[in-house]
Amino acid sequence: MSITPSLNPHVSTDCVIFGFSHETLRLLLIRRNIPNRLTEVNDILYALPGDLVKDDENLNTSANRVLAELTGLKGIYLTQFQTFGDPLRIAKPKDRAWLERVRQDPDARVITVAYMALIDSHKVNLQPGSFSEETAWVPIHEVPELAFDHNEIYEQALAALKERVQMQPIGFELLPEKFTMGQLQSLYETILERDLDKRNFRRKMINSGVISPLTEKQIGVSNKPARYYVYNREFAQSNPSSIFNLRMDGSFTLFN
Amino acid sequence: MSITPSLNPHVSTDCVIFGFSHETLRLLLIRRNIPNRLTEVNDILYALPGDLVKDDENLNTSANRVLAELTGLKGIYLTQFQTFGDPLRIAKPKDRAWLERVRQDPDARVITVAYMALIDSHKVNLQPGSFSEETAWVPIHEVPELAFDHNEIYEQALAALKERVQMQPIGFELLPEKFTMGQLQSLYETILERDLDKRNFRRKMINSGVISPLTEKQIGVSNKPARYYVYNREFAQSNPSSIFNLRMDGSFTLFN
DNA sequence: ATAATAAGTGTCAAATACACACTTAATAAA
DNA sequence: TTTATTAAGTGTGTATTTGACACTTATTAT
Repeated sequence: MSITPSLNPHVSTDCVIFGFSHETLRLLLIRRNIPNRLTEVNDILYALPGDLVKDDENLNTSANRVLAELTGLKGIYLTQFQTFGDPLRIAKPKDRAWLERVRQDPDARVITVAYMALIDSHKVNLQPGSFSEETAWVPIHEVPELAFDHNEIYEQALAALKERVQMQPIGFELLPEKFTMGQLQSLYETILERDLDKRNFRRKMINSGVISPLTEKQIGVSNKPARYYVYNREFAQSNPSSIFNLRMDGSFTLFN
Repeated sequence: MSITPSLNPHVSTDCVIFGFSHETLRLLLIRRNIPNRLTEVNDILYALPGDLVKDDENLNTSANRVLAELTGLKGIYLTQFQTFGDPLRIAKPKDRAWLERVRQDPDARVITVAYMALIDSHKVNLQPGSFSEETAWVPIHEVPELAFDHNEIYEQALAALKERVQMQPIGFELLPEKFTMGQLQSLYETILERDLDKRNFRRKMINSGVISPLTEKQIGVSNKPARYYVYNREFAQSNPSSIFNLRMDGSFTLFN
């Protein structure tokens, strides 16, 4: 009788998936057309990808499943950052229509464990089929009204990203394997919403040891070709994250 | 028929409550005597305080309720830090006995949203009545085997505390209104598990502006009496947390 | 050939971090 | 009442890190 017998109707995971392309930080959203009984025109509703958690499934597994179904990718950077459980978070009328299409028990209260994913958006083959709806990379400054409390979730994710990128070497997850110093700096400037000094930035990045230069350089650009670098994932993981403090706000550290 | 009709059987909050007394970081645990059918002796099981979330209740509200029922205190520092949802997290036989006493639906899978509370343990009037079981402040290095996955939750909380205490001025939440520089340093040394230089520590704390000296000093101590300080809660909250970077591990900051 | 573009490079001054030891004020013990 | 004990309180010098700053280089486009 039930379509999704192994889904826990009270717990979901949602993924805030960040990508970086064309010098812009982007969000991967899904779009649904919701029939509006009043206007007889479809409402278009955007939302974060997510799903109910299966009864035998870990939270991390669930988030990874959502991510893999959507992008076809596995093993990408994915981290839990906050759980949202306002009793009214899915109670708006517009959202009800969505839920009625998608959920077996649309009245159930659902708390959602939110994850942040960082992904090289060039790797993604969007697979609209699996969610049978459209997906889109939306620049973070053009994020529309989202379903449920997803705007709040996204904002919290962005804040968390801004914090974490200064503490841990995770920015690289948003770039291709090989990247230039210019791309890296542009990424940081975008996330932090401030300009950084080119020479100081290079010095810090190189000295930190988390990236290594290649001999390979850009070809076909109409300016001095930039050297490519790679992220030393092993190095970063085998060293205390403390060696990589990317704060840049005039703060000072405490203690000897 | 049901005893607790408004409880969501699938979502709970658990509180890792830290206190600091006698130079020791402590955890507030609850203790239950669980009848063991085999030995006919009661098993003693410790656990983190927690409860199922009510259907009309926010997660934060729920955690605050647990905290207030246990300690009688309101308005104390309480922050969500991670959600735990392993499908088997409450499946151990010992834990089943507990659940059967406490839960209407002991078979339900429960995910738990874990909170970290920092509290001046001297303020607490333990109220064993409300949970109708005992509570105890346990030194963190003497934490026994806990129910469910509570050992893991506690360890994650401690790790989170260690991180956050270096980023945000939250250590003060563990101290009385008035405290000495020695107490503060001892607190930090305990949390960070390393010795700190007295002079550098004082300088940093004073310069940060988050504490203010009083004219009042200790009385009745058999050594030079220490000056008392107070935490400038308003100052700390009205300034970007970035001014208060307490890292102390030889890291360096990135960028201008 | 010239223009346009982004890459790449070094130094100095200011701020911060870190290491380090003696004096002081109180009580306790002799 | 002298002496011992204990923790508080205080300053400086060196090394490291930060932050500000401008010109040259390599490539393609015109």
